[in-house]
Amino acid sequence: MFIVVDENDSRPIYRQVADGIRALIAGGELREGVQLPPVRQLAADLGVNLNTIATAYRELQAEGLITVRHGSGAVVASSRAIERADEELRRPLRTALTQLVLAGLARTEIMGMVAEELRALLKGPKRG
Amino acid sequence: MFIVVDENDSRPIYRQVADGIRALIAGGELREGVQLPPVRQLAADLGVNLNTIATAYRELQAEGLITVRHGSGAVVASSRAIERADEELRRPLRTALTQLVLAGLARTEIMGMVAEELRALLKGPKRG
DNA sequence: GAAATTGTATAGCAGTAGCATACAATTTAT
DNA sequence: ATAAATTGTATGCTACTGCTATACAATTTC
Repeated sequence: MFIVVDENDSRPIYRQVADGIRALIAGGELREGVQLPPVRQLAADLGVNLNTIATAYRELQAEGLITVRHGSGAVVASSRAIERADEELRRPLRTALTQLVLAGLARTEIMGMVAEELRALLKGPKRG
Repeated sequence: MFIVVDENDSRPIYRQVADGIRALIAGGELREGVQLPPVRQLAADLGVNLNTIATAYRELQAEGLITVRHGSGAVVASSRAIERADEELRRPLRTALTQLVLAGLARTEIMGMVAEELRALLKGPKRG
């Protein structure tokens, strides 16, 4: 699949997978009704245990983004629910911005920093 | 002190403390040479174990932001080293922005989202 | 209805966070 | 000097978490 696990990333694997799928849903690459890969297949692709993927699926199900059914698999949920993916994506941004505000940075300083980081990100993205 | 631990925060306590002190240094509230509170005092203030604070201090020392000495305490390091606090502050922002980029959001969308979140943050900050 | 496919539950191991308590270095007061 | 107080450090323990291997259960396919 279209997901990468990075062992330098401090997030646990199951969360990296969940975040990755959430991003795919929020970005429109995975639309309502689309079937997700079986836990065994995705686990094999990423070289991890099937339970690790199952945990990621359960996390997404708890958020209402997918529907998981025993025997038939996982499916992207209704587009009504998908709107929440945007909200989920905002959370880490909010946390990061809160830290900067608490550090005493002014709004303009923060916006400048964001623009700067964004420029660097969009300029030279890592090639898988 | 001027630091809060939030049990709803997923970060471990020692990291919340380290992040908090780092923010104070980066924001200029704690300047070079200033003495940090003894581990026991800060631990008592926050209602945690002294080793938890000691771990936070060690993390900051590893980053070169403070100097810890057995018997005399912890002191904010040279302003040369302090410049790195800015870099440490940027890291979570960078992670959050990377997620948004991977989700397929355009630069302008992200900037808009940031401005929006920032407005909400600066408008109604939580009062202690 | 048997076989294949898919998710779920259980059990175990390793690492981490936090705590209580004891130890060691430095400073302060005698 | 040296005893006492202050400060950081080390040890040992418990609970929890992330990950794995393996067994179990539901659904679909033939």
